[in-house]
Amino acid sequence: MATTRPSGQHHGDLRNALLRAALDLVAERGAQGFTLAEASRRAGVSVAAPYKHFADKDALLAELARAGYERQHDLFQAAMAAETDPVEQLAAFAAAYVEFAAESRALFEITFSAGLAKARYPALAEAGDRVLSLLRTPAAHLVTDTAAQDDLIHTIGAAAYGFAAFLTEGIFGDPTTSLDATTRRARAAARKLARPDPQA
Amino acid sequence: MATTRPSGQHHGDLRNALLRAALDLVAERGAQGFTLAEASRRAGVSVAAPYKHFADKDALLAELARAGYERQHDLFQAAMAAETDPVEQLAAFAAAYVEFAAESRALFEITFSAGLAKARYPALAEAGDRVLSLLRTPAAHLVTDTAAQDDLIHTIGAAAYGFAAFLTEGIFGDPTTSLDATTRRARAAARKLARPDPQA
DNA sequence: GTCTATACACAGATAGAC
DNA sequence: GTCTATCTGTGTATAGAC
Repeated sequence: MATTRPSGQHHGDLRNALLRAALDLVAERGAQGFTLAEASRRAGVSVAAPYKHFADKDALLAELARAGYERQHDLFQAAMAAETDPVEQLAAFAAAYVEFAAESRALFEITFSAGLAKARYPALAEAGDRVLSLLRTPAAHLVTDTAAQDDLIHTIGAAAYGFAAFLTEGIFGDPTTSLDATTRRARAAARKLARPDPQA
Repeated sequence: MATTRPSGQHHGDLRNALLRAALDLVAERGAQGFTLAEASRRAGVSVAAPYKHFADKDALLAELARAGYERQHDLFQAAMAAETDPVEQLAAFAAAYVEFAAESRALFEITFSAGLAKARYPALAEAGDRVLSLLRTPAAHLVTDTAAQDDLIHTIGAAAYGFAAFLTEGIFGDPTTSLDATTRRARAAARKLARPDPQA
């Protein structure tokens, strides 16, 4: 049987245990407060053990970021699929982004700050691009010019991020109690920003 | 004469030298990358010297944040004073916030992440409140309900922050070359968000 | 007001045993 | 795959001399 642990093989899946511990740590102390040593302690292994699963500290964080982008992709895709009007699709994205930030504070923080590391981890850049590309279709329905589409995508993205960041930083008050109001505000703001300019 | 330095009194103003060194450090490595030890090295003093000027590391950061809020207040007040229409005043604020972030990356980062420390440093909370209060007047010209004013202020603030953060994180490309386009976008976005809802 | 010296804690990473 | 042991680097902060 494989249920016995001859000591020296504590985990069936240390890799995932470390990823989960790291996520908790980031949620508690922020992305910078994460250390491989502390994650090891929480997973119940020595500080040397992680190096059999990750090249170094950054590699573990990059893997978390990649998973975060994939989760975003699935969530946003589902939220947008529930709408047919392109303006409402972009509004749904903004609301979903705020919800993601509230529900997965750590992943939200890691994915945003992972921009710098994209050069070293191609899989990361690709996963991030897939998320952004979700906005392309609705944007194309609203404006024809490619530059104008980029403009719209960036505007919606920046606004959604602003709401998400204010929420998680507690600027709107306690994050759990202000979540509903914030998603509503983000959705309303995205609508105004995506709607064809009334006086242009 | 006071021009000689009897060794043991290197600086006429070590306090300010440390603040400046800290600012450079944050600009290079982020708010978390700042250390008192490195700031001391750059100022050319021992690691013990700062403790005659600041209680600890956090006190130095809090002082920087306070100065950052004051700078914001002056900049935003001036930008808004150039406009008379309340919608344009809020738009001017958003543009000025993006410019501040680009021009003072370190202060931008410190002031935003300083939220947590406000409890320990009352002067900080006060300086931050003064900045936010600048938006109250134009908001009051646009909506009567206090809750609606808060809503508007938060919406404009979140959107402006989103543009500023995307710019400094390089999401729009190189920050220096994309600054102009970003201030324009932030201004346009704030206008749409502040304008009375066309179908409400 | 600044220095030297020091105590203390903690991180990242590797070598070699099992 | 995991452990123990270790090296190395770095930061915070204090004590006491000048």
